[in-house]
Amino acid sequence: MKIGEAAEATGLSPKSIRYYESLGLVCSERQENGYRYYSPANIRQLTLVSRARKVGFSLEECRELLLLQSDTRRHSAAVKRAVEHKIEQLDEQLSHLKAMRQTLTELAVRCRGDEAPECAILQGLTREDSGMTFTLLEDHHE
Amino acid sequence: MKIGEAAEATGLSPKSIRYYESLGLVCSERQENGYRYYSPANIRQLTLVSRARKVGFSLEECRELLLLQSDTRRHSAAVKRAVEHKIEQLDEQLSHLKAMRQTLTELAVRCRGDEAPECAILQGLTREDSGMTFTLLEDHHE
DNA sequence: GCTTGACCTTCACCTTACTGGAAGGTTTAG
DNA sequence: CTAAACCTTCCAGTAAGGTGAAGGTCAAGC
Repeated sequence: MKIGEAAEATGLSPKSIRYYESLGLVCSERQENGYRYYSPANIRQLTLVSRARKVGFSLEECRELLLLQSDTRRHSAAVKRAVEHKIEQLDEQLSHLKAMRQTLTELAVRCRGDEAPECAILQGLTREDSGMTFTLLEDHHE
Repeated sequence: MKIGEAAEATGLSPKSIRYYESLGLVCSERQENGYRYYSPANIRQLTLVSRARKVGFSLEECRELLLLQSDTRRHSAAVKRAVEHKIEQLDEQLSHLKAMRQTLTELAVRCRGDEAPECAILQGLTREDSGMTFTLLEDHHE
């Protein structure tokens, strides 16, 4: 398969595929004319990356998954651990977003939302004694 | 107030405050010695940015909020609209994350998680007929 | 008086995951 | 034969939000 076909088959762009190769994630063979050639095994690797990205794995995490994929002696427990860890990360992000949403709705309900200039939202975002919590959870770097 | 005090008061770093100034978000006066001087009004602006960031507003959105804050004739309805729009964006992000989490848990439950190499997760992330949905929702650019 | 820490400036660099475009070689359809 | 549609490499830029380093000034405490 040429790169365009591989892209078609995996839902990635040719650019992304070359980029992954430049990172050493998914290598390819070369044909005589210099074109990249993708074997079924390569396609499986690209599919893994494509799908893993869609459920929240970073490219570096995909690198780990590719190692697990290629290691025929790995324990399925190792893969499951990786997925469960990712679920925990998603849960952290979810609770972070929920907390932000909660703060915003608390601000919004106190705002008249009319033509007057007084605004409980701006007061809440400005005053020392707003009584709101603006807890910044640790960074979630993704 | 000097920049370090302003940073202390708002929970921002001096670097961030200078960065915001470079973007034209929050300007400052200068003392004779060249040091930045922050008035109470400046501190309110920085507080607004600091808190708005924590509930999910981008710096460009903070710029809009600062305009609303400084416009004494604005309608509180305008502020409320901005907040409600942000809540909708958070909801989109939340549903995206929930969908990813759902897919991951579906994969995980099918995996034995034992010492055998066969792994339903890797199969699901690799095979054409995995039956899993890897729908990528539109980008949520934040 | 001297050191230390906080401040000043500017420029450059970091992260992540690509994408755009130039300049050129190849292959395929008509 | 030619033109479109591939492919190649490489360099640069994007987003967003900063941080780091280099080199210089200012103010306060011992």
